[in-house]
Amino acid sequence: METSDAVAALAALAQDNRLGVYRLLVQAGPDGLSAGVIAEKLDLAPNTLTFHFDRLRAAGLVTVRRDGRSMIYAARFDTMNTLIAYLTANCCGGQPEQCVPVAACKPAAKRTKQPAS
Amino acid sequence: METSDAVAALAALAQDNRLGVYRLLVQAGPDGLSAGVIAEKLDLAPNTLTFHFDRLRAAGLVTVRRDGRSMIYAARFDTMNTLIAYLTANCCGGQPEQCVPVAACKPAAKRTKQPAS
DNA sequence: CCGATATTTCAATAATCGTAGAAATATGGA
DNA sequence: TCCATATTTCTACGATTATTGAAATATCGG
Repeated sequence: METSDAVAALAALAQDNRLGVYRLLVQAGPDGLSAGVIAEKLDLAPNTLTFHFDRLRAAGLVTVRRDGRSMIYAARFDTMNTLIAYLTANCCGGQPEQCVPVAACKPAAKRTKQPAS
Repeated sequence: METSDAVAALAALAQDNRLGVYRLLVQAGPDGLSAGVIAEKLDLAPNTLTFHFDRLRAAGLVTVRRDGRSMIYAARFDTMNTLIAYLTANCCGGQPEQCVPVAACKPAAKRTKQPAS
């Protein structure tokens, strides 16, 4: 991942409404959500939402497909995971015991403490 | 983590120079780097760098301490890990097999163990 | 104290961003 | 075809952002 790609992805997420849209799509999973459903959930004007979708899509964070009159947007998990890898690349000069690692993309419900192995 | 905190962190990282600063600090680990060293590595004017440090610090992404005439900045890994958790919260509605998880803060790809000293 | 080094503060400016309104485009159904 | 629904395009505007230059502050060594 290039620096410019990472900046684009981060900038796309660095806004209240877009971050809200993205998180909804992350939770929705590969099936995605229609623009209309998102507009209603977040109480956003359709044209404003189009503006934000464009930025998310330009950053590679979402995909879009048409379904009848609706546009269905879905999160691109590969981009998120690449971005996380970029941000934490060569963490602590390769001695990661200095910074606690976290697992991305884990479920919310089954959040039990991992026993030390 | 509140949405506004996540937006602040993402906005702080969503800029070429700041992302460069942050990644240097991630790689430097807890010891951090002085403002002067970073200014030289990234070829940035000192006052411009101060502006960017302020934003990173306001977002909770770095800490700063004085060492003589130098200011030493260091990455805050807890914030990064919290941010990643926020972005991927309840991924795929709790069925994460649909999106490949990644481990944040892992060592560089090719690393040998520290020689005992 | 003085001079040098390291960094910050302040003020000004061009560029970019988020939102809203009005109009346009695309699809589906009667 | 006509109409309703769903979303996009275009235009404009206030707000925020990154950078620069000049001056100020803090620390160290002599």
